[in-house]
Amino acid sequence: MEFNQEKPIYLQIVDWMSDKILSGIWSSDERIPSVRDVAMLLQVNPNTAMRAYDHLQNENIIYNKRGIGYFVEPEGQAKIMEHEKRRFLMEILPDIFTRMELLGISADDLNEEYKKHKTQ
Amino acid sequence: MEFNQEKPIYLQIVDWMSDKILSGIWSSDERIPSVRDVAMLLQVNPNTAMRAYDHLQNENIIYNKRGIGYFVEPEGQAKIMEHEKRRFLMEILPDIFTRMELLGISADDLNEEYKKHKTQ
Amino acid sequence: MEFNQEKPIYLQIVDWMSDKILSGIWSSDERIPSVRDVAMLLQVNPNTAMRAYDHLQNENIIYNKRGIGYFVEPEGQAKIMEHEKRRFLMEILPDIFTRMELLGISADDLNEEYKKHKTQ
Amino acid sequence: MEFNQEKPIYLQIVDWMSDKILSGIWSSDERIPSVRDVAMLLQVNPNTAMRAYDHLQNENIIYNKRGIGYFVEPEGQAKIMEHEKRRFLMEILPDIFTRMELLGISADDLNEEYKKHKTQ
DNA sequence: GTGGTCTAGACCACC
DNA sequence: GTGGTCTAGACCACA
Repeated sequence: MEFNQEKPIYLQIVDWMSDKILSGIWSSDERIPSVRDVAMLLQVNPNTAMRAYDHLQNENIIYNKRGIGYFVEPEGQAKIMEHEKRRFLMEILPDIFTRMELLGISADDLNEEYKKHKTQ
Repeated sequence: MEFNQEKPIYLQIVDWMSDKILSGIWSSDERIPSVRDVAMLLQVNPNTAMRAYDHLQNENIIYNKRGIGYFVEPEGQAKIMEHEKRRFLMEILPDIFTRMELLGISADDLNEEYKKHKTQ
Repeated sequence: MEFNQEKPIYLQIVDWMSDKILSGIWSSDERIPSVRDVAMLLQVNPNTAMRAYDHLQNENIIYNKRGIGYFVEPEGQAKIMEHEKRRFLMEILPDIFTRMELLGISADDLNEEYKKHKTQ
Repeated sequence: MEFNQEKPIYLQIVDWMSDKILSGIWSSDERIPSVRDVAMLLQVNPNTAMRAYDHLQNENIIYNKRGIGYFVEPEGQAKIMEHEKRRFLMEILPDIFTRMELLGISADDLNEEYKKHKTQ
């Protein structure tokens, strides 16, 4: 996995894990890979991986059984979905639209780009 | 002005200034407000404002006349426009689309949001 | 049985067993449930239950007859009682009192809470 | 400062800082000592001190101004007070009372101990 | 100067 | 085996 320079690695791991849960690869009450395994897989220090787990636990998306490992919270997927959806609609999209106007990109252009994206 | 927690303040100032130029409020070869004025207006440390000016100068969007002030490069607006447009289409949009799919947001939803945004 | 997140499970089992002995449910020289039974009852790993038994044996509160099971030491109840009483008065109460002062809880409040507790 | 063996150091630092705020030594919107200073003062690694700050920021008890330092949230003191008070009354006291009964300590004994504590 | 992130490596408690 | 904490030391971005 390649990491972006601008964003902390542990947050990129959070995103990566969120995607796993969101897409159902890791499902409710299922045990997810151990901190060490993720660290090895992504080639980062275990502490860094641990921070991602910490973060997700604080947001009640995963939980821990001591000595056993981490598990996806029953409502974890829904929680991420809702959270991300709201953020997308309320924060990201308005920015995008404002930017489109400044750059002279129309709704039609947008739709066309979307079609392109889908056929790729 | 309120600053986002995650993005460096000086980059948010860069964005704010870019908007001014892009929208024509600050036009070619026009003198823009002094570093100190911007710092006061936005309530930030002058060093922080200075960094924004530095950044824009490095990208050849503004230039400096010593002892007088900063000015918009003749092609500043076009430069931003082109640069931003490419970045928007190549980097930002694809991300947005991928995310939409993950969150179950359709093209129709997108268009509807756009209409909402325009009527606001 | 529900376990507290912060305290090791085996110590919570120790507390639970101590209560049994202290309240006389398990009395002197009486055979107590097997490690396996406790593990099943409390839904924990047998190793974890075993650790609790170990701990109590080290404190001479229970003893083991090989092949037969664990028993309460003749003076087990008294031993716990004395040990706990000293700890309670010397270590726990002072802490509680200091905290009460910081939180603005008076002796009267304390007594009232105690009455509430007893009537429950 | 001496640290307890059983509790993580960073949580003991959290307690120590909470006390400072609760007792008004650090008040609303006041800048608190830098992470490094606390680390030096308490003779711990800066990372460990940092964890305490992180924790308190997550609980909205302190906030950060980038490049400047950490400050006490306007409602920080009240927040700790309320949180701790509830925890004390709902979680800690009932335990204490149950234990008192098992140990044969009466309300009168309790009051007497409290008097002793106050005269010390 | 401030905080923030990351690595490397260690040690420990717990299951 | 699991996670959790801690240290030491480095580097960086930000104000």
